[in-house]
Amino acid sequence: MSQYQAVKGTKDIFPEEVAQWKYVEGIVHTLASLYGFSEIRTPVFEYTELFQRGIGLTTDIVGKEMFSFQPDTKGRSVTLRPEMTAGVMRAALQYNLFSLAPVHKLYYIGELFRKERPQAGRQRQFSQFGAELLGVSSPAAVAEVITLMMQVFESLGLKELKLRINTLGDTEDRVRYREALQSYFVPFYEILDEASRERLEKNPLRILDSKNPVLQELVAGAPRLYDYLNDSSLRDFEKVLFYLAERNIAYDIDHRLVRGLDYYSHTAFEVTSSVLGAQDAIGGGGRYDGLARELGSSSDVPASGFAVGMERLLITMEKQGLLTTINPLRPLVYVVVQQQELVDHALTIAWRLRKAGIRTEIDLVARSMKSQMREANRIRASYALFIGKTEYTTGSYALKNLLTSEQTTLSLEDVLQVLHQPATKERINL
RNA sequence: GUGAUUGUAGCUCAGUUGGUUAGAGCGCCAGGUUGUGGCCCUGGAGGCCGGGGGUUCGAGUCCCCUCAUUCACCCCA
Repeated sequence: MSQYQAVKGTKDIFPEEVAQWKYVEGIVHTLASLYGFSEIRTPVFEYTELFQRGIGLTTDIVGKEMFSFQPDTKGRSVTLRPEMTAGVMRAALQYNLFSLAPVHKLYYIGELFRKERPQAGRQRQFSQFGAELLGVSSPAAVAEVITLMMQVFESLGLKELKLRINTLGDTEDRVRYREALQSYFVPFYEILDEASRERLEKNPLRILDSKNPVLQELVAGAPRLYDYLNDSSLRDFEKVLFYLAERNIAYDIDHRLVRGLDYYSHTAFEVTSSVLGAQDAIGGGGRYDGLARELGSSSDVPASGFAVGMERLLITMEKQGLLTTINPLRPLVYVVVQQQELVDHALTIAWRLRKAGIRTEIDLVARSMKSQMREANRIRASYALFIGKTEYTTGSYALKNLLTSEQTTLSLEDVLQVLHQPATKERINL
């Protein structure tokens, strides 16, 4: 075991896996732009207050999961971003995007950091892609982001995902519901676990989220937010459901879906994967009309968005056998040197092939010809090009098709021509 | 932060009630063809058995501590 290993909760992504990441990212870029979203890249760290304000002081993320530090001895505390939305909203407000146009549609792919104990599907550094639809307050907007998210899943071929959806109502609804919940739970104070007792004061909605089996019965009997919604909140939610039905997006209404971030209002949703284990949320999001005000905006900037965990997405794809067909690019031709004194000539040939746009590999550690051929086979090159005395003097090179074992002697120009034929470009995997 | 789990070769793992120079498969390197891969055969390199301390004549095996891993809780992607 080497002395140094990657920091707890982080991992290295090696070339084979990078090919898978690029594939998924490609789909995200394509579909996001199909839906009219443009990419934004914000800094990986922000002033700590941004997250405290934006995500909420009562959340676990802000309470105990942030990587915070001070870049300068007397400087302000900064924090590695634990989520994306606050940073995107900050950027939009800072540059006053809404003076240019009332609506902005932004998407992102980026790394996030949360100081949690790692486990299956959870790391301290992880990646999300997501989209934010800023400046519209409507069921159509939420439906828009949900639809985009679901189309990404569909395009990737994911199966057995479950979309759960709920409404949290507007601020007034929640104030009334909050009171109702508190008066329901207070008589059972003795039964509640420590975490729930704390939430009773700060954020009673979160008690509904508890997985504590002891509380299940109690939670099941709690009043439903749904019964406290005013007419316009109800109509809003029903409209969202209508859009989903219209687009053949299956969903389950889950009245207990609350989600951990304080800024949600009205629609909240979450997608889970049945193959993931304990951390089964693959994506989620909702509407957060109050966030901009929370960040000091003088005008309302209603918004909707979603975020999807890249690692969990890839784990799900892996388990569903959706990654086996994605392979990194293999070299097309392997230049084999037959006498060591011809190495320099071979390097020149390799360079010429590469200049001509042909993926070329060549041995750099003076290995035997047998080894070079084994290497060519190992990395699945399609062709071997032999550089020997005969070739050097005649200018004709032996080109061997490694799949069919056919070998022909050609001038370098003819070699280039053969290698440029599209039909010969990819070797079929054996 | 809490609980449990596992640390032996690059990888996956053996290693008997503590007993000589710690093994296998795969991978890697070389050779079997002095100019030709895959399959096969032969050989080789590579381990302070996670680290520290203790018990013992003797520890990979037992005890303690520590570090790390994994899974779960909490919560989330």
